[in-house]
Amino acid sequence: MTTDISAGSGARRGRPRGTSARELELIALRLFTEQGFDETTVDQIAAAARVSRRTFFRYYVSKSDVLWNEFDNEVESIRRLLAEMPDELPVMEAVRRAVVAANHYRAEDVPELRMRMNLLNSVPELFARAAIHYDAWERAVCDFVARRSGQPADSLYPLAVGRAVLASCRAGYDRWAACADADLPVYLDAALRALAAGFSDDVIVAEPEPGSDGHLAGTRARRSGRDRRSPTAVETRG
Amino acid sequence: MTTDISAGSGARRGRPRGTSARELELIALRLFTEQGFDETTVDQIAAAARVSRRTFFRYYVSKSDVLWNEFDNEVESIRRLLAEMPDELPVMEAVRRAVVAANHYRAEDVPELRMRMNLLNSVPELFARAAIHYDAWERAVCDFVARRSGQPADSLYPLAVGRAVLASCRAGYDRWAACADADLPVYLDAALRALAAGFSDDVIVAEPEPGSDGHLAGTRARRSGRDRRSPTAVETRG
DNA sequence: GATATATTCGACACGCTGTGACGAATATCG
DNA sequence: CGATATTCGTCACAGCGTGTCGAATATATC
Repeated sequence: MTTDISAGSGARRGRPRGTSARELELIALRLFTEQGFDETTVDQIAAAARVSRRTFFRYYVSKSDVLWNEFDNEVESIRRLLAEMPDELPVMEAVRRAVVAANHYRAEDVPELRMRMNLLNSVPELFARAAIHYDAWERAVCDFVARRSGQPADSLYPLAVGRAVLASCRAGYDRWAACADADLPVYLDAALRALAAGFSDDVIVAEPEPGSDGHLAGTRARRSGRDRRSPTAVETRG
Repeated sequence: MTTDISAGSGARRGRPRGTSARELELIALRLFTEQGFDETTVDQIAAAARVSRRTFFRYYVSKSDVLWNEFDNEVESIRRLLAEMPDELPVMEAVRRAVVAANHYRAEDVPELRMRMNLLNSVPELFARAAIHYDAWERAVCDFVARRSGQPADSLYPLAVGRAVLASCRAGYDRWAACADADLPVYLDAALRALAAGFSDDVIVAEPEPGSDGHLAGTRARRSGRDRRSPTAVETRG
């Protein structure tokens, strides 16, 4: 999206930047959480970063896009992981492994992620704008499926798979953010396994939450699901 | 959403309405198509309906919501159809039947639907705002799955199913809108059957598109790796 | 028919978003 | 030092969305 300036030989030519997309994202996240999205103006974000309002819009095209800096960068990670999957693997198996592998966050990043997700699910404007960023993510999966199935990327099945995979992952994300007592990959793995099983009745009825024996290695079973109905879950965006 | 005024005994009390949500939707659809979304101001829509700009915002909370009058009304239709499904049916089978049954449009409504979908996929702001309206649709499916599986509606599987079902349907919608040579239900049925089959490899590789017309998937099979996306498909919303 | 009540509309003001234009500021390269 | 490249700040502006308040126009009641 933005021009890459990090790498390269030495310093660039002109005036040095007064801030960064990442810094603006962090400031915005803090202000949105403290005083709400609608109550936070772009001027406030810019002032906190000691730049002008106009400069903010040079880093992000809109106020609603400011929380997506990290996410956009990870789409490339998904593409790379998918490309590295062996051809022998079934498509959905490869997709699940790639997605799960791409979502191992460090523990210290979890609080930020949860704040961000709570905002995305509670502020309609952010919730809506998310669709644009999800689109690139969907395309990464869609392109992979198209290549593996020999179909054009705009045909029915690749399109459906790309979107359905993201849909399932978002369910996993939301559940994880609501009661983050287990690792995110566990939720994603469960959601994508259910998808690959076609959400058949015998799969749906069982609660897979990490209390049961996780299919995933490294996750110890704990906490029998009495964490139901957290109010922070997907709710109230009418 | 809006207060129901259609039914009831006789006329209401106060000043009669100068327009309707439906009329504004049609005017907006025409203007958006003729001169573009960004180039159309709310004042123009309001003027074409012979009302003030303020009145427009009493019918729709935002310019981006003006195309969703019909869709929002159909969510109730989905809920009703799902509630009428016999309990013996597998969940995904019931969902597929209900969704397909709810999408039999009359032939004379097809041009409007196609114009609307082309706008939704080409205008970023409309594409984003769609998520808010899809949310109610997803919840209808989610609530049904939750009831049938005995799980709370905010747990992982109902959430994943609701979103994945919509995701598949959107793929069907888009393909249908791109080359509407077959009926919409055919595409939805194919997409939802593929979803219920877990997008397994043997299902994905076969092109199910009906009629197999020229500009559809291009051909019957193969069409190897390098697959560019059709320009009419979901595109350019950066 | 006159008055009360309910509902919608129009007009106005206002803050905020997002963009275009243009010169100033600050770095490197020759 | 001058030329060049890049970013920043300021200003102006159109458009969106909201709050407010009185006017318009229907029905209900006397």
